[in-house]
Amino acid sequence: MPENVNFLPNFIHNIIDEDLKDGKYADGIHTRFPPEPNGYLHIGHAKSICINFGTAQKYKGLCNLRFDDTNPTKEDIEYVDSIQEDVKWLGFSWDDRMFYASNYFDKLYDFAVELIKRGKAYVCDLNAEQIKEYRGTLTEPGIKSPYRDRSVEENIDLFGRMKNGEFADGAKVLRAKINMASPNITMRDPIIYRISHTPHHRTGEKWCIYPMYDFAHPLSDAIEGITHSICTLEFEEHRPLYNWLLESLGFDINSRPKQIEFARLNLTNTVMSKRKLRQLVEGNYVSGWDDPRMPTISGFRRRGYTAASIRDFCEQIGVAKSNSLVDIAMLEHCVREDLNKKANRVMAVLHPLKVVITNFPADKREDLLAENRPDSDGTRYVPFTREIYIEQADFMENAPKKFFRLKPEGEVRLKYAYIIKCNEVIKDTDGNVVELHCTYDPESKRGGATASRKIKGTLHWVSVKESLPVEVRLYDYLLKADADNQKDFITALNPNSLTVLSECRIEPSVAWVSQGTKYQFLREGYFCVDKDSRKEHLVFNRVVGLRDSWAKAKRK
RNA sequence: UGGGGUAUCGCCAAGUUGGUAAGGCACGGGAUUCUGAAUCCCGCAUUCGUUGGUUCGAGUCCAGCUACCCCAGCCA
Repeated sequence: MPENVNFLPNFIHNIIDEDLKDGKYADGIHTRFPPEPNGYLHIGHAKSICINFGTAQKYKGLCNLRFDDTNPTKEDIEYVDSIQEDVKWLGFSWDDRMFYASNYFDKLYDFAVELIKRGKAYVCDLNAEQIKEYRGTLTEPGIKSPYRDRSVEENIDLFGRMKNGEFADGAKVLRAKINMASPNITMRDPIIYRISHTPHHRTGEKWCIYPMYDFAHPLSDAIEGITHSICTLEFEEHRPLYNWLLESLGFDINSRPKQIEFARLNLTNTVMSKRKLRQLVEGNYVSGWDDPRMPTISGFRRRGYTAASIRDFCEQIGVAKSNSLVDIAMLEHCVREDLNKKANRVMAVLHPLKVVITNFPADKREDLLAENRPDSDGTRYVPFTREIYIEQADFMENAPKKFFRLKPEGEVRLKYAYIIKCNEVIKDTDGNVVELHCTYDPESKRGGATASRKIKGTLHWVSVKESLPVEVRLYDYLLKADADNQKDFITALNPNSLTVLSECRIEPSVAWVSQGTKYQFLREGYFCVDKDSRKEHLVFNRVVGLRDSWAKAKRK
């Protein structure tokens, strides 16, 4: 588990504090993260994971991982692996407490029988359409099912026969007997078991009836001794049912789980629903669930986000009940902050412009000492030669006053190296600048006689001869605007969300990097070695750019 | 005259029993800098959806409005 997390106050912790003060939950706080294995986890799940595991951690309690696998028609084993990987990667551990709702199918069946015995559940023969009709509407009460008053014996018999596969899918359901006139529609005799002759990824052919979420969830929580069942806002009106079930089955009000709801995460420029994410993958708008532009945990991981930065983000945004839309700049700030501390610096030129140092010997190579990070003592050598590349954007022929990079007759410092002066601009027949001829001040290297000359600009560079070719992938938001609520978000996709630069050059120290390694490319941003990267073909993803006050100044 | 929620700075979000509006992001200004990065200062709600009321005093209590979100799957 990640240590030294600073927990900001939130209403859930306030509730727990009150509970503790009242002497409840003396055995400790116990939460659970209950994903349905029907898709990949995204940043919204990360928030839930951090709340659940984080709350347990704060109160020195426990958090279980529980797969909510009560609907075999939608779920698949493929997802249970990725979910475990993602939770682990985020830095949390469920120890030996990984469960499945399907582990409890026998117990759940017994609970259902018990409910029938207590006169609180009945088998209903109405078909789906009829049940819908009988349910009433938002403004009109429902009508009681004609099967509502079957005897306990008949209900037990029928429910057993449902289990034994005597009926077709949809022929019968088991319903809780609550109140068809309740203004809360979930209390109008909700279905708690349905028939589905679908094999389950864990229980195989054993069952042909499956419990509904509303039935399985509170009871699974109770079985596991969960004290605080934290979920999202849309389950708020299910809470009376959650409590009704626990009460009807006799669970002690002082120790049984309490459901608490919080607002799910929304991010600007981001789609968050599983359906839409699936659409992006299946429509080949992205390369897969782990495409670095995807808001999935695997996407962020591949992009180069750190687990610590995502955890920090989840803490910073807070937990509340109001629907909100968090600016993605907040997330970007969190990665920058983390990577600034952790990432070694390296020089790479994304859009190369050749510079010839005319007074530097053609066959000479000088290895210059460079620190890996501003505050570390780790160093490396960077080769300097007569021909180097600088960034095209670092030279301007007709530069404004505030442009303190290279311009004709201007001087600039090369990071870790010398001060150079631009003497000549070489252009092609179309007038494009293709090469610069400069001279260097041999005494201007660090420690040299003229090293402390006041030069405003410092550029990153790379040796033409000694640098390595590298492919760099730049990412922009998948969505141009906040289109999560648009009916057809596909039309809002950003056509420029991916830019592949195949002509980049990088200093040779990086030759043997392994997948997932993160660097700061000096003055450019944070970059991460992609899984496509090979020794003979390096590939980096840009995690996020550096803050750029020059770009801001230019806009004005 | 269905029910359940939520409304505090551009975006998140603290505000315990009423005592006179935290913090982060973003933004603006300055210092510093061999990354126009980082760092460091400074600024950024006389006001808490709205209208009234109670009170010496209300974001916090009361009443009425308004806006937005969720609910009529044999999904979770």
